[in-house]
Amino acid sequence: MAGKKQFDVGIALDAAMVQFWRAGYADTSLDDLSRTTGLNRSSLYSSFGDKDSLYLRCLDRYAARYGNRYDQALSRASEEPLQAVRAFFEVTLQRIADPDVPDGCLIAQTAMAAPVLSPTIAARAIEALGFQQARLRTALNAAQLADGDADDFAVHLSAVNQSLAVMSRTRASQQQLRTVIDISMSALSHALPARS
Amino acid sequence: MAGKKQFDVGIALDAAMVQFWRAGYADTSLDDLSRTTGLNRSSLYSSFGDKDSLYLRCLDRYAARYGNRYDQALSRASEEPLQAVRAFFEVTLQRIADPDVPDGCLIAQTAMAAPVLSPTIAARAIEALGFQQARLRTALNAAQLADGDADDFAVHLSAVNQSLAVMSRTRASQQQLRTVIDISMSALSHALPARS
DNA sequence: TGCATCTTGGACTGGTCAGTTCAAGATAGG
DNA sequence: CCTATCTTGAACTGACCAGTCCAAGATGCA
Repeated sequence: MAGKKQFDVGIALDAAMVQFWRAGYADTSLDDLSRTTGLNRSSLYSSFGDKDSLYLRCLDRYAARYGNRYDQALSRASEEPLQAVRAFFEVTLQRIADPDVPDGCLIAQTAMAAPVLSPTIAARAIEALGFQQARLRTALNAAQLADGDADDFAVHLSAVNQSLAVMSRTRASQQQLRTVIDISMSALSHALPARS
Repeated sequence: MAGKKQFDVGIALDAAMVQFWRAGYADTSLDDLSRTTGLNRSSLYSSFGDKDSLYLRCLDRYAARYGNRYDQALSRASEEPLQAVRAFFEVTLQRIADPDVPDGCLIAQTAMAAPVLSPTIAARAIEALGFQQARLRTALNAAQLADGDADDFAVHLSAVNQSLAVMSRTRASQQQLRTVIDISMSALSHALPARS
């Protein structure tokens, strides 16, 4: 049915995502997006709609990609809770160490800019942070953590995970990030029931 | 010596600081600053220089104001370390609860935007975060925490403090923020020497 | 081959941006 | 009261912004 798209939508979305992730919404112009994706403005608009719509697509793509990895890391929480939570943080550390993507976290960055973003985008970021807490809560419940403790640690650990995003933007060393994590891990190990 | 300034520099700086704090550097135009401070563009430029210079002034003002409060909270760390650290976090919680200033933290926000800010501004934010860690390190050393532990907790606690900035931007409840803090506090209490 | 349909490049629009300029007004010293 | 000096308001500049539009070209089907 007529002319085919001359580009891979997934690759273009990844490029746009990285651009938004590095520079934020306000400091990313359509010319920036056009340059980094290699697409013309017309192609961007016809394929993804306006800037807000494209940002939402990137946010969802980010949440899905890393959400899957977090889920996988936590999947063995019922057998090895400490190792599972450590694997959870390892997802973040690997993302920060990955030279192909920017430092920080697209969702944390979106949350920080919430007051000046469209309500739809802000709500999506808050929703994603809620998912992250739910993910941890489910895993900690499966790990036999007392109900209240599971809720509390889910909130604490997701907050600590976000703090890594801020710190990585200041070029904090991997060692410092591990220090932040280790202290929360030790608190968690005290709250877990003794291994049978 | 001729016409006097018709405004209070401190009040104007506070208004500019709040504006940058709420909306960030990129989403704050000179018209915004002119409106919130009540000053004309000419007055802004003649008194504070360009946008970057004004931002730096606001950043320093913010760091000094809350830095003093953090210092004061930690001042009795050698006698009552846990209460001192709790008072430290209380500074942040009170700031977040204050209806006269935005949620979040100007320094954390600046750090998140570092890649698209002037190197001078980015460096100042990183420096401020370093001061925060040093503040905690000194206090924890005074509290007889082992040397390595003091360093580690200084990094952890300052990171957790930044996580409150992110969470407060998502309208997290005061109770959630306290949960985040409490778990770090319990980890700290385990590391402190028994009270004599 | 011929045609209908989709993609693409580039020009264009109205608006906003940071920063400059300058004349008019206010002030204080003499 | 006069004048030199500073402050202030408003207009202006060139650049960049998001979003629109359309003609030219590519494609697949009959």
